[in-house]
Amino acid sequence: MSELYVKPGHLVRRFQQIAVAVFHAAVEDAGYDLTPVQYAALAAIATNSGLDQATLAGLIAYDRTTITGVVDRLVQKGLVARQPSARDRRAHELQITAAGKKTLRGIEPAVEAAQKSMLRGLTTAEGKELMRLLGKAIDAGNELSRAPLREAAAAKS
Amino acid sequence: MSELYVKPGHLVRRFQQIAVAVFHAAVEDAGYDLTPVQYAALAAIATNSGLDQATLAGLIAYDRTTITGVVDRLVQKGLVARQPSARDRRAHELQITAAGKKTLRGIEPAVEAAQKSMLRGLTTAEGKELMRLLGKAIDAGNELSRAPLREAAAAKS
DNA sequence: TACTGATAATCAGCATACTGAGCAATATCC
DNA sequence: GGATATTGCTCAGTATGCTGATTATCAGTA
Repeated sequence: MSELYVKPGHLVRRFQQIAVAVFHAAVEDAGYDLTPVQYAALAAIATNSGLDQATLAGLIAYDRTTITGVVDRLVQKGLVARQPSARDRRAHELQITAAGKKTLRGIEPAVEAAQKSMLRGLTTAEGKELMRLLGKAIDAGNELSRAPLREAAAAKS
Repeated sequence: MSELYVKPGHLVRRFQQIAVAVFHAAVEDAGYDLTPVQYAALAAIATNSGLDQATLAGLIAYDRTTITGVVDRLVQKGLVARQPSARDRRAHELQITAAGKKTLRGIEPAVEAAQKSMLRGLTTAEGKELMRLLGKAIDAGNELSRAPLREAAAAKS
């Protein structure tokens, strides 16, 4: 396995690189200015209104430190509102704004198109299989990164 | 496809995140301090001695701008030597140093172990299939990123 | 040879990602 | 109830990655 080109680490990095480029291109074509990270955060906030930043980080598997800056930029763009929590004065509750909802609705087709586009070259069956294998590998390695995926405390029964 | 968890973009990001964490852990355990990017660059320089930075970027599919900083750090660690090219006064030729060769030899087992570890949870067959699918998707999307993979001008016949 | 276009490298600037440290507030245990 | 541990958030610092611009050099051509 000494050749770089057959190492899983290299292959994932490349695919991720392409995925991000495809995402940016599709979103920009649609007239929006959101990064993949910002989109994921915005979508998660829309679905789990009032959540705090730590919960948000767990839901989309981001590092807590990174979330601070991402939310900063979403707030600055007027898509998200951040206010101190009544329950826990350490926490900030996040809510999507009307502008945020509008952006989210408008950007959805571009996001879907990007997801399809990054699988170009694969048949439908291959694309599904790729996602299944990625999901399986991720499940096994979830705890290995500093930012593992966590379910929302109150979101599931 | 509205759920984040079934989007290829999200899955790749997660897997990459885990892959990098696994790499760092394995390399650190072995007593080395090299990032995945630095390792890939070092290995490419070892194999293609005297190459310039643009060629290096193409070989490992990095952005040229990023390479500058990566090589800076490799030079600072004493693993790579950078000197002006005689053929082209714009270019810098890169060579691995004795320390670089020693590091590369010593780090190899940890890198191999990391590659295996990031596929934990998959059977051998599944691991191979994942790599095949990633490779196929990457081939189809190579030109979509700013840093596509390029073969070395003189490396292949 | 002068002009034009392309190329190698770097820089400024922005946005992830991470480590490690710190502060404030909450939870827990005795 | 008070010490202790934990948690939510932020910050400083480092390393990718990218966009866009600039400088120096090279290559091809009129």
